[in-house]
Amino acid sequence: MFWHMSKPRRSSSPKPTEAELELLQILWERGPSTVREMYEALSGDKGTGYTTTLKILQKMAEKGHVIRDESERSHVYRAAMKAEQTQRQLVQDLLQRAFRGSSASLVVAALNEKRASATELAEIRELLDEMERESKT
Amino acid sequence: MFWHMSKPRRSSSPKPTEAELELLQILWERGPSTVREMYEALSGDKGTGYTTTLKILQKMAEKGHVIRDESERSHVYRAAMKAEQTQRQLVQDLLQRAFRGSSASLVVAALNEKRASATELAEIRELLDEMERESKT
DNA sequence: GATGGTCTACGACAAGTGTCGTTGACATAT
DNA sequence: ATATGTCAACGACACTTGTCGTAGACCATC
Repeated sequence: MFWHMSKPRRSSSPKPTEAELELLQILWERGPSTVREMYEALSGDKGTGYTTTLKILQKMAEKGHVIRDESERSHVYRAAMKAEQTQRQLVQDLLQRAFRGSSASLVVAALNEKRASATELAEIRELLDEMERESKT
Repeated sequence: MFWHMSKPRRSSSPKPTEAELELLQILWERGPSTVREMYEALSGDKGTGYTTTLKILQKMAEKGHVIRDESERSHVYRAAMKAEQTQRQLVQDLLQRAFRGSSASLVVAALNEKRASATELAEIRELLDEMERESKT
């Protein structure tokens, strides 16, 4: 019989891995791109080969993290989700896994980690005001 | 020769994995604990076996994420770092990998993700004031 | 139409992770 | 003192991830 299958095989969107996230960031910045374009976009940072980038993108297409347009010889990839959606998902995950769901702790950690600019601080203040206004209803 | 070693083998603290973080959270809540205690603390949530928990803790001891007291027959484990330190490290990592270093974006995502309580919002406001005061120096 | 470049696809591989079974040491109760 | 239970250690295993090499399709240009 077949218990020890343990992992229920998560079908939908199982959180992008490290390398996948790196490629997603490039797609979010550049918009739809070919493998070569992405490869060159990161070849400064990493010493990794062309086929590596290709393979990861193929995996991502299977998983549904990116969408592939095969109409041209050089396939064009685009991110399946907007940056904000994926970021939300990642924050949600970290919140659960490391902060027991306390978003305030996470915010404090983030602000302590890297000092935000004055405009950014103002933006956050704005958001706080808005939230308090809403909660008063 | 030895390039293609790629990963520079991070010796100190290579970011706790999923299962490791789960155990760390238990240690942070309960304080120093035995394997059995931790196993029972999560056996509600997961269907995972005792030896699994043991093995992961042994790996964590090797990596230095936990410190093991072997003076009793049932070894007692305690977290090597405070929750805040590890959380900071994780936030730093996510910041780089998914938010291009913009802590403001992360804060916005966190607050949108899960509405914080009024007291928590006040706490954040406090922190903002403090940061602005400092930056005026 | 042969040559060289560019692309996708496929397979291999090492390392890491999570999972468990088994074993041998030790303790406890009968 | 024998049987029962608990514990740490070790090895095995499947699966994922990141990495690459090679092969086969396609397209130039000579």
